[in-house]
Amino acid sequence: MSRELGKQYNPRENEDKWYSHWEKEGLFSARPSPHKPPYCIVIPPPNVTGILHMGHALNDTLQDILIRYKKMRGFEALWMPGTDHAGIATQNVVEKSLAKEGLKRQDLGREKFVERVWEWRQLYGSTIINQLKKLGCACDWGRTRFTMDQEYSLAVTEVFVRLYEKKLIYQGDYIINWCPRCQTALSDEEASHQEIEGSLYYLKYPLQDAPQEFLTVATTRPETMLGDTAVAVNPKDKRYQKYIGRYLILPLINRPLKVIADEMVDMEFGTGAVKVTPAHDPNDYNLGKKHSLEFINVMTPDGRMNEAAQKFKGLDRFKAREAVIEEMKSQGLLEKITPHTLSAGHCYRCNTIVEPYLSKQWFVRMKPLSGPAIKAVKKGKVKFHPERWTKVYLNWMENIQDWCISRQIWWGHRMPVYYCSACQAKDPKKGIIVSRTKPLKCPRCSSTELKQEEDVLDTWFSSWLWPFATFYWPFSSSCQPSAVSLQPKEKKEHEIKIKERKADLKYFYPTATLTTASEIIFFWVARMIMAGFEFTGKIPFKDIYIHGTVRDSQGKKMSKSLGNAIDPLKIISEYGTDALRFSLVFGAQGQDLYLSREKFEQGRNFANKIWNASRFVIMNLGADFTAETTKGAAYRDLDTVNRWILSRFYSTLEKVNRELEGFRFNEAANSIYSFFWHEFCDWYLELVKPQIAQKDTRAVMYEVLEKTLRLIHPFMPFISEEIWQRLKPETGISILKQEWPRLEKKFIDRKVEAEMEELFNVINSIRNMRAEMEINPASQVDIRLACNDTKLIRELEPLSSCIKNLAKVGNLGFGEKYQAGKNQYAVVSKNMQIVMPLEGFTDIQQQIEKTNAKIEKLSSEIINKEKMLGNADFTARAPKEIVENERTKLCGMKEQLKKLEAIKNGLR
RNA sequence: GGGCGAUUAGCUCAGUUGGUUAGAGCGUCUGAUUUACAUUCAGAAGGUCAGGGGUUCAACUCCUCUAUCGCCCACCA
Repeated sequence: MSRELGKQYNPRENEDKWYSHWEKEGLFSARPSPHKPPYCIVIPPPNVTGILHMGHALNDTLQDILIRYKKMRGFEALWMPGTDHAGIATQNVVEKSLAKEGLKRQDLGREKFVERVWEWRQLYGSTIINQLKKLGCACDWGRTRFTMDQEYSLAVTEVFVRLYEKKLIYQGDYIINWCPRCQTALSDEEASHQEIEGSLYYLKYPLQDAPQEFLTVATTRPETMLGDTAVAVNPKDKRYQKYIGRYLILPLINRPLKVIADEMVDMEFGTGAVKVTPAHDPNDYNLGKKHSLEFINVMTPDGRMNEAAQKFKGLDRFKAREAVIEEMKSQGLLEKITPHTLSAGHCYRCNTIVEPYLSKQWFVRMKPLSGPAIKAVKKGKVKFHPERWTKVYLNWMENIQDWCISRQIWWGHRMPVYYCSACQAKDPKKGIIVSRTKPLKCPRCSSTELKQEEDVLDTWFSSWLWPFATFYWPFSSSCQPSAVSLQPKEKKEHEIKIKERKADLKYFYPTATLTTASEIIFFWVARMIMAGFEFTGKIPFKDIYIHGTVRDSQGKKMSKSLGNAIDPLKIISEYGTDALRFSLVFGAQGQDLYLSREKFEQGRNFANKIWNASRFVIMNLGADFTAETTKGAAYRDLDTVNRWILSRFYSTLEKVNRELEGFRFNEAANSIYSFFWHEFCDWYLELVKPQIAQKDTRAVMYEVLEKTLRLIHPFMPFISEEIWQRLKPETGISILKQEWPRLEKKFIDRKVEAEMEELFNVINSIRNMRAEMEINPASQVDIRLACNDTKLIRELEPLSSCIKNLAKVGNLGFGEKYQAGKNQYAVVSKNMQIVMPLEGFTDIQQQIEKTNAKIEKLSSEIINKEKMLGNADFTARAPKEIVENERTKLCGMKEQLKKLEAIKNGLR
């Protein structure tokens, strides 16, 4: 490959090329290896209908960083990819496309509709996968799983049956969250509560035995009054004592309602009297059970009023609300309406307000599952990063509610439940068969009239098995379809396959790290931990990294519906994948991420900087350099500058290691960024320019660049590969196959770093002087450095040429002491005075003022420091080093002050 | 009603267990272009670390209260 580099980095030319190279070389695949420790991440499976958004981009970049980092560190790192069938979401998408043809899913029927969804998946299911490839994800694609795969589905069935057999799954009539648009039940987590501005309606219900008297109730959902079967008051409420046990007449319906007493009624709220609608409110449901009330459902599944609503039948629930109010008003039974904000559940898929609705559903008893999952987190076997999410998790787990898992949709895992109509005819509670395979006949009555349950399972009921079901757990059933008819040879092969799969799970599971967004903790993370314990007896992962929510520059959550989303693919095509990735990671850790297009420029600029620095290095090595060219001499022969950059590299490496191990991605990115740009480029390369032909310098320059590219690689895989391929003097498949640089502490030399600090101070001060004095940038100045610390002078003298080159100095002199003199200008760098002849430069008054300001500031700092050191408590109680440190500091400051004063006098 | 987070330069944010004279990027201003990069380089201006109180020799950092903003959870009709 040619080593010539263009002037600008062009991501488009590189990305696809290197991605297919990695895939071709099999760099992403991982197999159990006796010689390597395992490291595994299972991807949070994106919806099969999904398109890559910034949330994915961030989440998957972080995982890719971990995977590439661990691969380089010598782990057998597996990133398990796949997609989620996303029941409701996918069904909605396909229904929308049907709607374009003027069809509803009912027009097709269940079987045809499900076929359509599979076709849809065939066509679009790989979109998101391809987009992850654009992002550079190092997933082991050969393992790609889908939650509706036949083998995955076997795991779902297995789990359902096991839980049912343990009596942890039950069916029953309860109030659940019903989405009238999707026409299915939702779990509590799927109904997201949002505040809405509503009203509180005060309705007057007349007494049966005294129709002129009324009891007023307050409600936010007046349409549900049609299903009222009681009115409740608090037994302690003096106002209502006399009504308890008497009857009211429900207006519009004329149903007698008993006034019941119950502690749970809040006397403060509304009128203190509550209408009770057991079929449409969870509290009222409980009251209904407790007081044996009638349950009257007044709505149809699509959110309209049913025949129980009598003349309101057919009206949409919100239209019915208006109609009911209108009617009550005309009958003089509406007392008042007051504004009221309430929080209402919204369907997390279509944002429709959910209706608390009484229906027969399937539930998982969660309490028995939560115990081990709570303990594991409390004991630190599973850790959240940042740690604060632990509390959120524990709080939810400790108050866990049963999980409604049945969905009245068609796309999903049909429940392995079969009904025997013969048995059910006798007793509806009987005749339920739960089985791994479809039973041929009823075990009780031998009837063959069996019907499978229509409902499908909640999508999360399959996702919660993801960390082990992706490894083909529970194995046993894998051979099922034709197991009986297998030939001996096939059978043997099959056994080997099973054995391999078991070894695979054993090696990679428990997985190492799970990376996800905080919204998913309840839906997925918590449930995976429970499933892990219940079905494998182990934790599913050790670390959970929760990243921030991606927001726009206004702080709004980025979403398609709000129209504020920045499309990551667009950023990729404009700025390149590496720029996108770097900018995302560069953002805050664990905090929410505010994004704007400008943020990505920073990533692009960094990529370009890497490109050009490398271009410079390659140019100077000569495009035909070899391993011989890049081989350096012994460390002891290196000069300060070269020793310094090695020291800084290894200091940076140490920091980056620590930061990555602690999931502080942004800090790691930051460390690499400032090392590369400000130390390697701004200082080192500038310093060595004059000596670039030296063999040792070339070797060090090469080595540091090559190793830095390895640090960059997990963050910016494409550009690091592209340059590395041109840089390598010997063959190698990929930078990803290189070892993560080993930390060589012997190269970290604080003394060299301190010397160089001093050099930088001097150069900065001279540059500063020149700018202040408006000296022609092209012209050289003569400088004398004055310092009574001869050791310092001895250290700096060999670096004279550096000062001359980087600060444009002609003659550079060293002197022990500064003597105030006319026509001299001087400043104080940390430990020395820098003296410049003043001839020809004007505006001395300004310099005097500046110097005065400095003196003033320094003086007050000295006073503070003296006070501090004068404090007996301080010297007595603070650690010795600190006190000593402060003393030296004070000395230095006093020196500085003296020098400044000398300068001031010199200026006069 | 509970819980969590945020509040540091004009903007976006760093600041690891308390211990230099509080940092970066963007933006602004000044200057630089045959010499790797203007997607650049050099320099400057800009902060009573939201406010009150406390602990400590020492607080941006720990505790407490208050304010503002945001998120999550909860059955208040």
